[in-house]
Amino acid sequence: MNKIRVRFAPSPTGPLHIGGVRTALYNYLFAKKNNGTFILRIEDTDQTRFVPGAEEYIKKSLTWLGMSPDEGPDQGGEYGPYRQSERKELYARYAEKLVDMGYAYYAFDTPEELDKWREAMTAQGVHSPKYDHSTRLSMNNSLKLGKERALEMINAGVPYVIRLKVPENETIVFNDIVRGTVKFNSNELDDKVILKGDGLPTYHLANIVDDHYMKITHVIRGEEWLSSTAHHVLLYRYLCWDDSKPQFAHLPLLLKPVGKGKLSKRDGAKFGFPVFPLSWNGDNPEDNFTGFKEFGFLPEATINFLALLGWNPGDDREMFEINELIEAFSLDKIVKSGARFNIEKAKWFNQQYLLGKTDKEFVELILPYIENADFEYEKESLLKIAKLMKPRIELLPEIVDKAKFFFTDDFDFEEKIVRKKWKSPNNEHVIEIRNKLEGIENFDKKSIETIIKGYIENNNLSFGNIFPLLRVAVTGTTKGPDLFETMEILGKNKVLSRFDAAFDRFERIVS
RNA sequence: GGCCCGUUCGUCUAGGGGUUAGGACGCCAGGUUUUCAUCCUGGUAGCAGGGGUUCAAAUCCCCUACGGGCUGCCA
Repeated sequence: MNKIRVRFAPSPTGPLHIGGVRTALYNYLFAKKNNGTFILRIEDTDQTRFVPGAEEYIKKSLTWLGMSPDEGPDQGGEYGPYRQSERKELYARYAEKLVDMGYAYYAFDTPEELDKWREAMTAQGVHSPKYDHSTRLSMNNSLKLGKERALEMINAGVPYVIRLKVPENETIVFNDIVRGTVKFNSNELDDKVILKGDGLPTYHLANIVDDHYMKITHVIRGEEWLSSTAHHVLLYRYLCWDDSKPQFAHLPLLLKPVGKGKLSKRDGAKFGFPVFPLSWNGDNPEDNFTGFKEFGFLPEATINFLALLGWNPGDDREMFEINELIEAFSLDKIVKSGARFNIEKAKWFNQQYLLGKTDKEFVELILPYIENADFEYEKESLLKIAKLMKPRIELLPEIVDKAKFFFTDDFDFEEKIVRKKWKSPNNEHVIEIRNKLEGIENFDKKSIETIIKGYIENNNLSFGNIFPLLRVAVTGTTKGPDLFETMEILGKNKVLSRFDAAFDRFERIVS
């Protein structure tokens, strides 16, 4: 068997959608699993939709996720160039060849004329007018005009496109790895433009030519391409490339978390979760998107989550590092139906990976957020804080709010609990505890625990009446990590001053 | 509208003629804890509907419904 070669072929029209990321992932996994080659090909044949920076964004995204291509615009390779705009002549040559062989023809209908034509047909009750076997002879093309006349026009500079001449009454059959045998009646297929007026190919031609030249063995792409695969099959046949035709695998689409339709870039803003791997700033404010990375997702969690959205290993395992995914991956376990995008599961994965980090690794992960919040810290206490906070964080940025009290006195108090519990004799006891704490020589968690627990027990007090007040006094909140350890990290002076400030505020709250 | 693809707990999925229809997220309850989180235990909830075929259907076939995609000189 030939060496497996797959490509991820995005067009640089904006940030890479998370569905595209999954397509890239499946291509990558399949390539690595089979000791194959993972190729990045930039499909920039639509100059009107070209967005500067999009290609860079795509590469950065792949890098962040650890899926660097083996061949591509940056890596080079034997089959370059890997940007379609740099391969223009190749496509034109094959388009002409198809015309010569009678499998394609020149068409002179302008976009405006086609618009009007479609409009008129629709007015007559035709639902979706097609440029196909039934209409092509009434259009402005070399089939109707004759080749000679067409050539004259072309020589005279009349703009033209080249369209594929789809045969009549033929069943086009192909096999899809995910869906099995798929059939189309050629009469349903339109005469697709394969070479545009600007001399660049459309997706259909460029794709087939490049896949052939790049020796692609498997085309793994989104389901939105299933319908046009019949055209592609025709192209392979006409170009006499049937022998090297790749196998197809069409992936189910990612759907909106609620409601109808596939996941769109607007859903991110709408539901408050990322639909792009990295943040992106477009020309308009509504084209600004926060990425998985900036939301605080780890790349390994993002990958694990995405991998299981439309694929499963065939057993109950769910946690997969990338190398484990490679090991377990196979195309025949890809699911057929679309998957709703559910961010809750993604968060769970992220937490699992966070839990798996060492305290030191966790420090490195939260450090940027700590610094960005202008928190002051000491290296040693950061490690202790990391240990305490790790199981309490789902997304990295949460560290700022949840660990705030370790770094600054500027936090809010949970007033409700103060109102409820800051009264005699609780308040006198809390003040007494503060004073006992002051007497501790060695302010470590053990001593603190002994003092506090001893006091509560000796006075027959209820933990529920005293502890929340201690907590709120020191951290502002009733939730959080071990109080004794928190106090140790804060240090005696800080703890005492927090108590003193808190007592004043408590009085003001209850009065 | 036409064509193509699909439909198992709320969500992601396993299961492909005989299963108490399994797992995970979420949710709920209990345990652990000074609280929260983690962790542990348990629970909740599903084969879209209708016809066939068969001794037996979630599983095979047909129809309907619903969902998705395509229907551009976009990819």
